[in-house]
Amino acid sequence: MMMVRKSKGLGERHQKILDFIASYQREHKHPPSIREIGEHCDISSTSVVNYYLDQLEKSGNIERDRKISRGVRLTGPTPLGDMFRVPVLGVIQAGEPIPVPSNSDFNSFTAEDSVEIAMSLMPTKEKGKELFALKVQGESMIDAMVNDGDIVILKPTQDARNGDMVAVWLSDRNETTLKFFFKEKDKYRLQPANPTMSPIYVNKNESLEIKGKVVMVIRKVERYM
Amino acid sequence: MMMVRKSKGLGERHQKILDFIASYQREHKHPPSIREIGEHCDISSTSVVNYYLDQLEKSGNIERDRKISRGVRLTGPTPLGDMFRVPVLGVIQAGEPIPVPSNSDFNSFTAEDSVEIAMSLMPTKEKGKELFALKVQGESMIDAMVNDGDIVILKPTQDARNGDMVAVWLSDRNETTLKFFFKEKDKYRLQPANPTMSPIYVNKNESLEIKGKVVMVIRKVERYM
DNA sequence: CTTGACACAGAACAGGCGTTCGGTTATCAT
DNA sequence: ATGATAACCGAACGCCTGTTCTGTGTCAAG
Repeated sequence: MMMVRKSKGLGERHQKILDFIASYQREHKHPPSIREIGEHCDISSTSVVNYYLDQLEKSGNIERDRKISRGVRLTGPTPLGDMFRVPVLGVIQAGEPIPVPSNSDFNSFTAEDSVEIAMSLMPTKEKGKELFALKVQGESMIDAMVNDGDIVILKPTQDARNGDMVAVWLSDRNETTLKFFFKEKDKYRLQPANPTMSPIYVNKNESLEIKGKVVMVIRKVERYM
Repeated sequence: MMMVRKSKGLGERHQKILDFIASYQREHKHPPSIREIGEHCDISSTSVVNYYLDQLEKSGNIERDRKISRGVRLTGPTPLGDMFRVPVLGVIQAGEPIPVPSNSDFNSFTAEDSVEIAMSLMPTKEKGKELFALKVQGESMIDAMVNDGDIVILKPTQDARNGDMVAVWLSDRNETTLKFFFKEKDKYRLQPANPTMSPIYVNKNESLEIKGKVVMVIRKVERYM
């Protein structure tokens, strides 16, 4: 009988168990039992599996809900995938106002149209907040580096800090636009994301309604034609 | 004792169980047991929980791995979130070649740097394929509507069909670029995504190395400055 | 009123499953 | 050699859990 003594870190056996838990979770949507781990990793005794599991827990690779069946789970950034749903409230285009999330229907699970975002993708601690998404219609947002069909994810807010990318409704111009927001002495500067393009200025007496702050843009490149 | 008789569809009790399974799964990373469902949904008997679970299974709301502990799971488009990891192999910028996924290190779980994508976000059946991601460095891709800091997700391929957005290495020009690809009579047309910009043409005798097809672009709008 | 479906309770059975404990073998420093 | 330690094995204990069976109260149709 061969027994390899690993100096430090994860041995081959540890890695095999980790991989098995991951693939099992992926396939079955629930964690494996100790005995199942043993079978697939060529470990004949449940105590040995427990032995390794203890080590993996100490080293922080897994977490365990003791005493309960199938209470093993991988740790790491997002082991099996923390994600949340963002309701798609409508479309955003130059000529029309922005649909605002007036009603409190952020119930992600009942929203008929929604997009799923991995927690790990979200910018710093915007996680879990009330967000909504809009689908870009038309090519009027190209100066914001946003194309037709893109999905913009917004955080509803009325005010913005300098540097935020915001969705604004300029009622004087009857126009919706996505721009970086800067407050200057006596006017607002709306800076396009495309560095080659020039900013537009809005006097403070003109109406400027900030509808939300852009958190993320997702483009599915399906096909051009 | 009040017993509400629901005509069709999901009753209040069904919905409560569904919600509980979702929240429990979210919190514990593994499904609840029948008894746990009962406790939190004010059902005193395990048989009644089983009774409802049978109905929810028949109506397609849940799936069950019979005989095994905590074998309940929600169905639906992506109940708890099917996602996969895409390794970030490096950066893409105009002046440098594209890092190709030569070695078969698509082992998503060992990749130190990776992004997680929800299955539901992926374009038609690109799912589960070998994909890799690159982080855009610099503003040289703005004509492709891709900004500094954006993450592009690619499918490795050598050839492209007309209309695909591809990452190409033009060795004659010593340049990497993202363009829509079109094969014409005696040359290739590389069309920028930005409709206001003009295409560039590459003769068929010039070298044009397609490194991958762009599947998705993700932009985290953190902050401008 | 009877019948049958539906919604529910409670108990019991059997197997699943985590845990623990007593042993065994191999490697290594003393 | 020898004791310490790491890497195992097997079995047993006992709670956890899914399943099933019997029984009860309600409601609507016949």
